[in-house]
Amino acid sequence: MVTLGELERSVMDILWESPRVQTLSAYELQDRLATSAPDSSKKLAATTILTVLSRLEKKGFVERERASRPHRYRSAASREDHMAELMHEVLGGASNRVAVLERFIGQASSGETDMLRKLLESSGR
Amino acid sequence: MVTLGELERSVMDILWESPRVQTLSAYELQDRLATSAPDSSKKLAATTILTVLSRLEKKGFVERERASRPHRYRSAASREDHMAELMHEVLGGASNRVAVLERFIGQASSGETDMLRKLLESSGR
DNA sequence: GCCCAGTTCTACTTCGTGTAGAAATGTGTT
DNA sequence: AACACATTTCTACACGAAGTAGAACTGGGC
Repeated sequence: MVTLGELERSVMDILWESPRVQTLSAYELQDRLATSAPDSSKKLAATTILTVLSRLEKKGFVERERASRPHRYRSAASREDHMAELMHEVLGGASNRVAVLERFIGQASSGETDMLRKLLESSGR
Repeated sequence: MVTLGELERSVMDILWESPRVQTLSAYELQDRLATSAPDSSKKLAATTILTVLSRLEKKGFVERERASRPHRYRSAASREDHMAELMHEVLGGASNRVAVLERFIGQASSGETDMLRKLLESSGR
């Protein structure tokens, strides 16, 4: 399973919060990270951000616009899509999906099962 | 997210295949690993297995019976429970579960949505 | 053609995991 | 009780992923 480090995740969190149309440069990311960081205002080097963004691109998490000069980045998928994909990745790795889904529903809160029922209704037909 | 290495996963795969009542010793694990391995018959050292089992115990994936002399091990949860928990872990990390579930169902195969509908029926009331 | 913002390369550190020998420990036998 | 040996725990090292950033390189504007 493709997994993210701590800094990688922080970067993705920021990209996921931004509407995908509004791309960000490494320098903007750098500032936002400094702001949102717990131990605030310890600015990371720009090259650090660049390195992380390259790795994230290689992993398929971000896309980059090489056209604009400070390259601009956006998340490849929305956070929700990503999470849903992750769930499917887990489910897909099971030989007996029914059993897993059974447990999944068993462990779910009533709020969640309600959501599921509604969503299945509207999707079904 | 707690994650497993390759060997750790192989060990868990064997433990998950065994009924939880039938515990296994490190030596049995050692043999089964040698058998089931792709590059078969390269037996790992017993201490290697012991180390891995300790780490898995610390991570909460296995339980050990210290009473019997060669300690005996079993998975803490079934593979299905574990997978369902994983899915909930992902889902729980979302601020907008509905959106994630929406995508999840959108990406699901019709077989999967069928299962879900049936399971929700029987569970609901 | 030169300069510099911006990007890529290279490198070092830390941490998790695979791997196993050395050291410690528990227990049945004499 | 002391021993021998099976078993477990400690210690250690290699390796790859990720955090971090300086050095080297590059693409455009002047």
